[in-house]
Amino acid sequence: MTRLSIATWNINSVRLRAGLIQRFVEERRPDIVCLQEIKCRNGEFPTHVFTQMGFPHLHIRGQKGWHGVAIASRFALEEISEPDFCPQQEARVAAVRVKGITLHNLYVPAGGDEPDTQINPKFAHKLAFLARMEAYYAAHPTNEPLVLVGDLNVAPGEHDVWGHKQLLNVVSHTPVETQALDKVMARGGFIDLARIAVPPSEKLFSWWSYRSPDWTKNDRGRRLDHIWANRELAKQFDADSFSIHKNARAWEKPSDHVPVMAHFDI
Amino acid sequence: MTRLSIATWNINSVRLRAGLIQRFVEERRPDIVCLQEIKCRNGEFPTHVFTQMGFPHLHIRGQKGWHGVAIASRFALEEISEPDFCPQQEARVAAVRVKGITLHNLYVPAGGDEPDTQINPKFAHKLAFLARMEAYYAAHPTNEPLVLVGDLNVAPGEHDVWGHKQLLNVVSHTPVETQALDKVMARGGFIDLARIAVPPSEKLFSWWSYRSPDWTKNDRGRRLDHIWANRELAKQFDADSFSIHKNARAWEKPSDHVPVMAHFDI
DNA sequence: GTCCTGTTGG
DNA sequence: CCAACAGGAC
Repeated sequence: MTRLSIATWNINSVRLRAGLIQRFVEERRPDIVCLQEIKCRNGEFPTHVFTQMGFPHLHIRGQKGWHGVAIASRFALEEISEPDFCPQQEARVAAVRVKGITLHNLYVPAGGDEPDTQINPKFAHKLAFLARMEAYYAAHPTNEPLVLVGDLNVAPGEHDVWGHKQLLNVVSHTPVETQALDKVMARGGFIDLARIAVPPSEKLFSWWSYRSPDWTKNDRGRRLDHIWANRELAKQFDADSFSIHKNARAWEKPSDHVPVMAHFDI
Repeated sequence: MTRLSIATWNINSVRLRAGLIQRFVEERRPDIVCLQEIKCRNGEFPTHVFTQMGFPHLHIRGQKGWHGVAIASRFALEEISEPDFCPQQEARVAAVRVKGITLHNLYVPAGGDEPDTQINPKFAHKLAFLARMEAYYAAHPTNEPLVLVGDLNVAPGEHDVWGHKQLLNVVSHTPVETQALDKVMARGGFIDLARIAVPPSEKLFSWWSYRSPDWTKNDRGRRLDHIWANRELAKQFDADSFSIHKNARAWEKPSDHVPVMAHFDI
């Protein structure tokens, strides 16, 4: 039996923040780092930094400028077919098999400002993405270990946001989104590992907006970044080791998201 | 009798290069630093850095984004009326009296690419600026000590450019510009101090384009930055101490211009 | 607030 | 090549 740790982090430009990843890796020594919003093409990814950090195995799904996801690993990655969640073919999905586990790394569209599919196509795109996720996982049941990580851009629970009532009409916490995410979870047979480790009644955030420089004072965060496992893999989850690396929000030139990390005994 | 040193430097964003100014000041200890292209509003000027460096006296003529000039001094600055050289009212002129000397710090318009006033309004603007300079200095003769410094964006002499013939049709060295500058100098009674210190037959540059990363190899520079004195002050110029700080072009994240410095015994 | 992509200016 | 700006996104 060995141990495997997986981290997920919306890094908001991997080129600008390779140094922060280095710092996180030194402090927490994850085996696998899943990134979102790398904001570069495959060829622009700072591969060298990752190989030097002990991650020779890279699976990069980049594109010019926006979005882009990547998986960096100490262990060999096996290429597998990627589910097609994105109607507009943006680089938002990376999938691999590693140590016998299927790993999906996702970056769900943020959805714009107005939570109205009629007037806001970005919101429609987000809901379409979530609907495709639901359909895919319902159609592909598996008893093999499966882990889904990423910036899902939805804070599903009451205590996944600083103020439930205040955010009910704010994109990321509207009922239509939280219900859509709940359905993905239920029909895919997923378990939200954060809420195994930390009771749902306890506030838990992974993102704090850039727009309030005093984010530390009033702690107005949201939990947008998730690690889900299917029943098979959840058995091997070590709840005591689950962590959200809130410190990283206070580092020099930070991402607005912080790393979330889970350990498995496999 | 005391000594007074004046430096001029097109800094190409004072906020980005405050650290380079610090390094220059430590190495050369100028009494007065005249800057061009500060590229910020008055309120955005890094005043704190200058006071810490021993320059509590600041005269800033900033504007949003482009141009902008400033004078930083160890000695008290007296506000005086500023000549109006700029038809478009850009922040290109700063004037003060310091230690009994009148100091004009100028940033002449670069003039665009095409040396043709018909098709290139920037070139017309540059020539209009130079014509206004000529008219002003001709109309304001003085026996008081006067020094004019700045990025004049003209390399007047054959050996003020890496290749005289190659640049005769390139903005900064066209006959219409060099003659215009010569007329300012002649009618204003100015002396080009660099050419007192260094014979006109010797190549002398203060600017090397960003566009050739191998600027050091072929040394394709131009002398665009000048220190002129009227006859009164020129008597007190110490030619042996004149310097062009070429090293600064090789510093980390440099300006494309380097500091030019003159000492006076007053 | 911060980053990306253009464009314009030097 | 390097810096500003504007516009869009999150």
